Amino acid sequence: MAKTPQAIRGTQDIFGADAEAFAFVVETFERVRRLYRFRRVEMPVFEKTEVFSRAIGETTDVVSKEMYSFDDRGGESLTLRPEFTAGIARAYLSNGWQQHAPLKVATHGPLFRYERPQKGRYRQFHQIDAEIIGAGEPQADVELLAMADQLLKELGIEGVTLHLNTLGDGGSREAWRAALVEHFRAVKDELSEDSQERLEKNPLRILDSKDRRDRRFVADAPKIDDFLSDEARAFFDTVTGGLDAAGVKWTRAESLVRGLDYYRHTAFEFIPAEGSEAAGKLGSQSTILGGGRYDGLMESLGGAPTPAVGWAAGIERLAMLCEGKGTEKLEIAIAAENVEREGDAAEMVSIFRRRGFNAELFATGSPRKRFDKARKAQPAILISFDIRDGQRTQTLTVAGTGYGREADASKIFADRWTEVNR
RNA sequence: GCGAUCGUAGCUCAGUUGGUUAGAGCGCCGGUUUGUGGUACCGGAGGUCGCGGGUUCGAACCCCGUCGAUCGCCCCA
Repeated sequence: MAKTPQAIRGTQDIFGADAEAFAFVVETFERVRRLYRFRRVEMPVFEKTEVFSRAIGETTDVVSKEMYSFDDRGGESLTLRPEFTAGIARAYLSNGWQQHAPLKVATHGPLFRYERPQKGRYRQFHQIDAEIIGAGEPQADVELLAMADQLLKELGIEGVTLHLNTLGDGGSREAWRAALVEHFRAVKDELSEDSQERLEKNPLRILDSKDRRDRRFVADAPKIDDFLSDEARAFFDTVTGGLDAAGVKWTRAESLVRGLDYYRHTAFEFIPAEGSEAAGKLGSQSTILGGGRYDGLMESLGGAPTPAVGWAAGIERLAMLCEGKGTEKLEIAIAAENVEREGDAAEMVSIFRRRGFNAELFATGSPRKRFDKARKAQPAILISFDIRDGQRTQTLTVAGTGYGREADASKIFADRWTEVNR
């Protein structure tokens, strides 16, 4: 016997209730995205490596050690997309989508990151994504966040709060960064090993270190608010005011920074409240939706300065919070308890399906056990075809209670079989 | 990349200080029973105990390696 190959580490074969919850997330996203008039885009799954290395930043973990890169037959370095934003930005520039600005787009699909798999984290994972490109006004941030908030509500996800911060404009961010480096360099030897390295590569990240050795120095670290320009402050105030007006609850998270180089101004994450049911289901992967403004990104790809905001959310993580959703109850189960009635049963099931009912036929295996099999499928209505004492019989049993289409279903059945026995 | 735990039937698992032919429940297939009914019983298929090596008279069990899974660190969705 030939050996069955294994799936690639960190990939998933999603099936059953998990797959239904996954589809529920995507379908809900598609519906909400239309409400906000975001246009659907389909993007390549791979790009030239430089699209990501230039847009995301060479020093980030994503680029420096998590990309699936390979040379194609022409010797060009290509990379399986680790995120959507860089590819969308590239498409915006190379297709002249400036003519549509401000452009609201949404997409979803697989992303790839070479990481150690764990709960809520995979090497091939899936995101939903929304971007507003060519809009520099804070109202764009508000609209984008309102959509995210409504999406989570329509998914029925509870106990998740919007953590909001501003990184200021380019000048503010640099000044703050410099002050942070100075602050932490003074106590460098007392920081954790990880943070000593962060000091050089990404000092902002020290702020959300979990290490106790770092926490002491984080408390009195310089605050972004002290470095904000008047414009940056006004921008953030407009965003928060707009969220309040839109009824979106948020909380200020001064130490929230995003890992990628391109973020400016607004940065945000939706995170489950500590100790909540949602937090328990997610394990240590707490962020379910994150994003921000990336006004500098287009320039890094050689385009004109173009303001933009966007977010992405992990479908798997959202689906973990939507357990059991998306699975539809079986409406009609039809059992052929006698081989000679299989034709009638098959006809009945197709009638129901054409009338818009989901229906399943039980006409295989031992005829005596088909009724029990049908019942185990827990249908709202169970129809049985049989022959008893030489008489053909067909019965309709309402198995569940509170089934809204019971009358319709009964009528469809009665229209075909005017007598129960004949 | 680092750390911890774990790999036995399709699924969930048991398997004594190492000792005959590795078990159960569920599921699947067949039969009987019941006959407006989620019944009960009988039988069957299905495992080179993740893979490779070692220790031993003898390994599912002990040791090493490897692959995979899970959880955590890092980072992120």
